[in-house]
Amino acid sequence: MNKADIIDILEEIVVLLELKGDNPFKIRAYATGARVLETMEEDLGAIIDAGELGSVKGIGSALVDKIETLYTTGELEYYTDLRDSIAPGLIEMLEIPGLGGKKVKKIYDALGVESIDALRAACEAGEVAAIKGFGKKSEDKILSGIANREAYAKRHHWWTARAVAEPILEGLRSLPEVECAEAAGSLRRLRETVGDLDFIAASSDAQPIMDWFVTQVGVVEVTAHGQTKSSVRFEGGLQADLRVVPADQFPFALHHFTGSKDHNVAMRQRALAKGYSLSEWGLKEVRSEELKDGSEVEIQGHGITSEKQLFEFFGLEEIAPELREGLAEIEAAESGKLPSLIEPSDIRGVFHNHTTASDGRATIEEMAAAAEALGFDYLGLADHSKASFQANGLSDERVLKMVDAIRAFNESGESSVHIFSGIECDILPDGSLDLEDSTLEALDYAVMSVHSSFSQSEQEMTARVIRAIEHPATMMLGHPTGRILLRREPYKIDLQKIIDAAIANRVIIEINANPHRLDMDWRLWRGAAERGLMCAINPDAHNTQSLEFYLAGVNIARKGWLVPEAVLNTRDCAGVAQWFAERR
DNA sequence: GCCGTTTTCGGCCCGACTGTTTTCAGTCG
Repeated sequence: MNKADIIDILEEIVVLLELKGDNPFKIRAYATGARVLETMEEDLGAIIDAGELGSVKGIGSALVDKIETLYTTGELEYYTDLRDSIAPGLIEMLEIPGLGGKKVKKIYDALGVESIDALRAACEAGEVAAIKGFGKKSEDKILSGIANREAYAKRHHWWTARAVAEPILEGLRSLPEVECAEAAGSLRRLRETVGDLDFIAASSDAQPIMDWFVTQVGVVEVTAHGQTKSSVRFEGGLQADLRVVPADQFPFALHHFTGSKDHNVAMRQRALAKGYSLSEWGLKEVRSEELKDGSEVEIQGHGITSEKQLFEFFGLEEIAPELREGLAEIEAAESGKLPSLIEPSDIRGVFHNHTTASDGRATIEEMAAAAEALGFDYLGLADHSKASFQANGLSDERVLKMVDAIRAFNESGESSVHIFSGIECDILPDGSLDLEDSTLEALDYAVMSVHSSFSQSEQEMTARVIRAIEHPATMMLGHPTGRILLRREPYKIDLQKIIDAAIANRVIIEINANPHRLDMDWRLWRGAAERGLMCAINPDAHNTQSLEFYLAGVNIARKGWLVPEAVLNTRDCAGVAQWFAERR
């Protein structure tokens, strides 16, 4: 059994143990184990063969046994017994807001309810309200949760979440009671998708801010309306929390609610090691004698007025929010090894974009004008090749005509933006390319992408893409997993092998900056760039507005610890032309 | 179930809000 399947099983064990009401720390241990496997870059089989799994932090003897059993046999009695002891419908019930393992178990024990349908019927019959610890309000909340289950469980693309958050944030900042306000959470960490919005505001007068917040346009439900926290749900299911804190607590609250959870755990552990308890409210000195006699120690701000000072207090460089994922950023900040991340202003142009020649909506002239308005020096146009029939892909003959059209445009002096002529050439199912070598040679550069036969085995797909990477005309690999966020899973492919092949053949892998793709994933970039992989940020724009997607690509590059030197788009026009020329 | 500069037991990040209760458990982030 491979690593991904083992992670799935560990995560399922977590849910099953929650439903059994097992020891929460034991549950956390399984969750930690799954996360450790997930972030482990080395090959699991190699670690097991070397007998080193037990020395990985977070994996103890019990997990070593279970993981090794799963790896070698694909089965685990502990897991199957656990699974067989719990009705599958109970797992679904956890998706209902306000229902956790303990309440689901209580309902099941009292009423024998083991499906969402049965739960709805029990609520409608008033049976749930009769259970000790539940009441009419719980019942109504469960019914509304069932009715809106799909919308509530949904995550949202960062780009759309930001569009909802921006007017709220501007509104907050314009309120007279608000000293400062910020959006926190996964939105601030620039995650590819966002579950809900978190706003933090500093003020000494919370009530009017809370009242303003819960009455905003688009709010369909108020789920909390307290002194320090309010929660609302917008049309479409996006939930938003607002927390109002005194100004001296603002940096602590902002840091806490920016997260991630893993980052916070690591920061608190670091604080404890230095004798402080860190919370969203401030710092508390921890002295063992005082803890023993139960006396309270006052929470203090220690003069900290910004996140930067908070990090400095613990001997750390300021860690950008997008790096706070609990992936060794604290260790890097401690030793001064945080990267000087790429900035949007470093981007001089973009490479993978479409025109009316294939399935784009804008002409060469219109795309160039839009690129000029964004301040770009150059623009790469890479329309589809003929195998992408549905996208009006270009034949060899039409590609050559496009090359001529682009040359004419550049020579016309119409624009300050230089156009590089490219192509998004299909990688055919056997790994061969969709255009003649002579056609590819007539272009400035070529992006190769998979658009068909997504269901090949991992072996076939990996071999297919590596064959394309090894073709001398290949300069960039487009959206390497084909994923569509929240809609289509990535196709099966061994990305570590793809990265190795790309490095060996001096092929760039793109960050497809379309907010629905963001592929290759940020989690892989840090390790890949350290090994020498070069990146290009490619908006894959099909109209003029979508060129702006490059900003989402920069977000992902930053999450992937990339510095300007690792990204082709930071070079000037001559530098890019030189890079293309050297690759020929 | 994991871990150890208080190391084989005892703690594990910490607090607000809700709904139920009448002092607190459960959920959430």
